[in-house]
Amino acid sequence: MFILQNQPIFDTVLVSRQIQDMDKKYNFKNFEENIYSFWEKEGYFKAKVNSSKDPFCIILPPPNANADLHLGHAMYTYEDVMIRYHKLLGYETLWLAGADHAGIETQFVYEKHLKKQGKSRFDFDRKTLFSDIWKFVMQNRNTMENQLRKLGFALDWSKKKFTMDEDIVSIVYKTFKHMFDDGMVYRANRLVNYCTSCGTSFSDLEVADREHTGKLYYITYSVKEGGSVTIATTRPETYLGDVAVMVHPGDARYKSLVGKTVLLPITNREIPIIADEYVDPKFGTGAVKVTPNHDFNDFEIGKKHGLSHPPIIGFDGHMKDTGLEDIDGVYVVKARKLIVAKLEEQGFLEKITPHEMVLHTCYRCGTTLEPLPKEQWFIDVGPLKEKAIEQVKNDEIHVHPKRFKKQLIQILENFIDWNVSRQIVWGIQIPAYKCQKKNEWFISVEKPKKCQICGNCAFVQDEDTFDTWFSSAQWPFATLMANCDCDGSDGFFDYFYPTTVMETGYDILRAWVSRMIMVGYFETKDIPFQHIFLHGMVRDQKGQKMSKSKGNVINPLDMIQTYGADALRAALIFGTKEGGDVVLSEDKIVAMRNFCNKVWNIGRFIEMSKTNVVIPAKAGIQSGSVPMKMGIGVEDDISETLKQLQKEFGTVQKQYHLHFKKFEFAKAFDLMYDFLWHRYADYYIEQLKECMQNGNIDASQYMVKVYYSCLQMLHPYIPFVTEVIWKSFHGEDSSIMDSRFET
RNA sequence: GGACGAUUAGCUCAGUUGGCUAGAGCGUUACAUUGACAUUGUAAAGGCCACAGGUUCGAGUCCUGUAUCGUCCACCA
Repeated sequence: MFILQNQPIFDTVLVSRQIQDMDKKYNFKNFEENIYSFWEKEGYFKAKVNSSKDPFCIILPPPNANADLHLGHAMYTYEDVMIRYHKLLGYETLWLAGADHAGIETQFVYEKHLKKQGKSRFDFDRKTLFSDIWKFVMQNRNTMENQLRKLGFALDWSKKKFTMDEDIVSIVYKTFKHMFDDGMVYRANRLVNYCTSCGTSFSDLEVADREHTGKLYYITYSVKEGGSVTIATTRPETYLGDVAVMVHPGDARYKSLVGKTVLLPITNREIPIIADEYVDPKFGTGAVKVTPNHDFNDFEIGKKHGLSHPPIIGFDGHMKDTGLEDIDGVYVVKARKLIVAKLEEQGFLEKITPHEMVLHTCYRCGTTLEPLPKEQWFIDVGPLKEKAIEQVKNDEIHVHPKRFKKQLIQILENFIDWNVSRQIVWGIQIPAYKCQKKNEWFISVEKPKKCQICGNCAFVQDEDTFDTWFSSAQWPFATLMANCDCDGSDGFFDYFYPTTVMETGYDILRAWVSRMIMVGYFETKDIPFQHIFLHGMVRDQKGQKMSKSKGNVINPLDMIQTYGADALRAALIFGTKEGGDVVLSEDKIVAMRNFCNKVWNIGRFIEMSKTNVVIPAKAGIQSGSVPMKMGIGVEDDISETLKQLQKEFGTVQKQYHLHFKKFEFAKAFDLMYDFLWHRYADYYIEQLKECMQNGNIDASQYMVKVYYSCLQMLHPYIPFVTEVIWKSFHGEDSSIMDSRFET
């Protein structure tokens, strides 16, 4: 809520004051809050099944309910633009609000919160921690939702959903069960990216890569049958978990060694020398160690050759079962140093060379991720992605801007099986239960009363929670389903699904959009949305991403407070290219604030000159002109000017709607900016000023008509100021949202 | 290594099927001040549109190549 210093809170009656009282400046602070409550109270955002209208539906990408809004969220202005435009076009519009529990993100934020109090999550039991986070999230959610209101978003709050609402969770469970029943869900002991600091696994998408100059260690293993072989590795500490030394089958240097046995340094454990084409003879020495439990590639090799050895690194990041007493229990980073020293001391270390490599780190805390074997739930995306690729390729789902289509297809093609288990508390607990007698799993949507495998054991539920994206992937259909009558007989779902547009940032094309298509089709046998519109990232004047550490963050709420929501919204769209990154500066917001003021003052001028004329009910140029009293020209000049305006405005209207058809929202806005300010105001008003003020009916009424149209066309972008002006002209009970574009 | 962007005025960016005497915002300069708006108006300065070729009557726009920057993806221990 705005804090108005020493100002009375205006009520809605005062919102539409007489134009005579119109300030010289448009003071958004006097209006925005009241206008929004008026819209909300009068139900302008509420959608319902309306068979006489076509539906237009967008599901809001649910913001994380763990922090304030940032400028990325303000980019959802594009959705508001589409919604409001289609409303004025006569569609039944639904923009469904929601919030995401944002599993790991939220837990991470909360843990930071705890840390400030000198606590950690391990100080709480699961239940307490969960309920504490729940409270934290509910508070944040409320704040976040009010911030969306401040942006003026025409969201249907009556249908808002949270990813952890009971009905949503139930739908998420059903989907998982369907997948399980279809054999697409499997539990496997596989290597996962595990953050020993966060204590959870991640999917491959949550891994951050970091360039790093590391070291390549050359370690010499002695061959039992005589001689030795030197391997090169970046991770010497894992040699204790080796199962083989591997060379290329065509490598002449090692041909004689294949099939022989090597003794691991110090422990003297025996492992075979094997040959596989996977090895690049040019790299290192051409011989490589194979450690299946601690390297993704080695895991595959181990499986292929039937070789295994127990893991030597635990989930706490400490060494274990290495066969060396002084190494067990030591943290990996330290263990590396100890082991290298040992190897060197005993003459096994040939040399160390610098090596450019990529470190896989936790995208949250930066810790180097440890590939560790863990039983997890996986979703086989093979069958899902095929259909999705087809839908995108065949334009069943349209991608805007077009260039992202290729990228999306590539993303889908590269999708690998999805690890959906997370070892964190904050999330939707996986509805998988393990029979204690047979050690088998079953999935149940409802809390099971008895074991569905053996019937009488004390089955246990998996403690893991779903990857946040598993629930997010179902958002379009889940939110609509959860808003249906219990039996779905209201036709709500069928009316709005598939949704019309999915609008989001291009950065989550992979994590979110692609998965929505796959899971959406799986569950509904239909596309989740007809169009994808992607917006760019917000950057500062130097083109850098905004981040707190760089100190270049523009807080959207501060900007709204200072310049008004309309100005911020317009600044995000004006002069940009669809899908391109947006460079935002305070200067630009000021410029847009000035534009809002211009729109306002044109209204003020019209109202002031209107007091001199009587405007007939029906607008339009009439053949019989009222003779002028005086002015800048003769009658012919005036009608000539009006004709010119009519022609020009006709073109503008045509282009405006064409831009919308092509999802070129910025162009439509730029067009209106230019037309209203530099043509309508700077040129036409100046040309017709005197005759309008002197009561020329033709001129006045046509200028008013064009102005009203412009207000409508601008309303999707700057909804507040256009509504305030509209009310001034049409009465306090009226709304521009009730008006329709002329056809 | 693969894919996709970007490169235009001092700065940040538009420029849709080739017709541009290349635009906007901010900044700069000059003039205008009580009647819609100084959160203004009029005017001005400022660009071999990254570079090199090509297609064309004509290229910022299309094609080829190069350079620099950026994003995504795949990555060898």
